[in-house]
Amino acid sequence: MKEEFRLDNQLCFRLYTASRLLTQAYNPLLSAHGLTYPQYLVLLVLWENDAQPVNDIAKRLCLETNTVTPLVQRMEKQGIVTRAKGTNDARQIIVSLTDKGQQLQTALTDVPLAVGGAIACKSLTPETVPALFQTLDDMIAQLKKNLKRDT
Amino acid sequence: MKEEFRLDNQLCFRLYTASRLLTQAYNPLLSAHGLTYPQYLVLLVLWENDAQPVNDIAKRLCLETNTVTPLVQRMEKQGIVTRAKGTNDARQIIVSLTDKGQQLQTALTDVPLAVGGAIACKSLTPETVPALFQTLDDMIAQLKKNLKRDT
DNA sequence: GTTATTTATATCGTTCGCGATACAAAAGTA
DNA sequence: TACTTTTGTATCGCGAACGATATAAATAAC
Repeated sequence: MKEEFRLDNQLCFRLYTASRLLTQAYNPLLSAHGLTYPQYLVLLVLWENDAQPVNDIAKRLCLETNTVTPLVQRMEKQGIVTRAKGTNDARQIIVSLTDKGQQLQTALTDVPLAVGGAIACKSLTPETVPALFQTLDDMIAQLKKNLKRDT
Repeated sequence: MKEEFRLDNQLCFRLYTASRLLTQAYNPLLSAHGLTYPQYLVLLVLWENDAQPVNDIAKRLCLETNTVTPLVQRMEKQGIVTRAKGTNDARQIIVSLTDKGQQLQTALTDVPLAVGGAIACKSLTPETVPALFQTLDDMIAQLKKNLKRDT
């Protein structure tokens, strides 16, 4: 049995598990407001910059538009966002927050702190987190470059 | 705009993105053999210990059995594993590798190295990886504890 | 100005991932 | 033994993710 095949040596499995479990920690907090985690991410993007085309949202979240389109359509049905044809470019669909979407920012104020509590452990300190962020950002940049190259 | 809502301050988004992109790096290598990444994870588990009940596989991968059951059913259809009723406990379904499943280990020998190449970056060195693994393992353990508690 | 190419979004099909639920086998209890 | 509870697996439904494909609008090429 090759050492590289051991599950305990897999970086990807760790990321995959950490990502899923951390998302699960968000779930009760978000579903109380009828949201899923990817929908919450779209909200984060729009709270930073309202009225963006689908493509910009997808790029910001490193998702394909065929993932974001139905996601945003569901959010439109819930009255969280509106979708309108772009004026400059008629191909674009501009996604904007409704009042309800804006107000969710207030309703979800406690979410970051609550999730922070669920994840708090001795390996995550103000000293270690920046290095962790740096490593993940570096990995993500590297993967983006390599994945794009194969297209 | 609260600082905690900024996408660039989100650990979960980084993990989510890194996990997805790294899985995408596996994809061409795995799909060449008709496999998906979660199916590859099941293989890793069975290569370590053949003939395990669905529940043990699910626990090892931190997945629910209702995720693993259809996953393994698809692998059975492909002739990679067999599913047989347990002898001690008639409720269990024991999942075992077929010859084809065993041989995939040889066919996929180069996968870990190839993925390692796609992810190689200056933040991932023999010095930093152990700390990264430790942090992720610590986070995962913490999340498991907290998620279980809410049940 | 017409044609070819690219770009932005959408639709379709398949696989995950998981909450909710169902059901039979096993274990515990009266 | 009869009854209750727990456990292992499966089914159902829904929301991601994403490859493949379609379509219209914008851009480039000629």
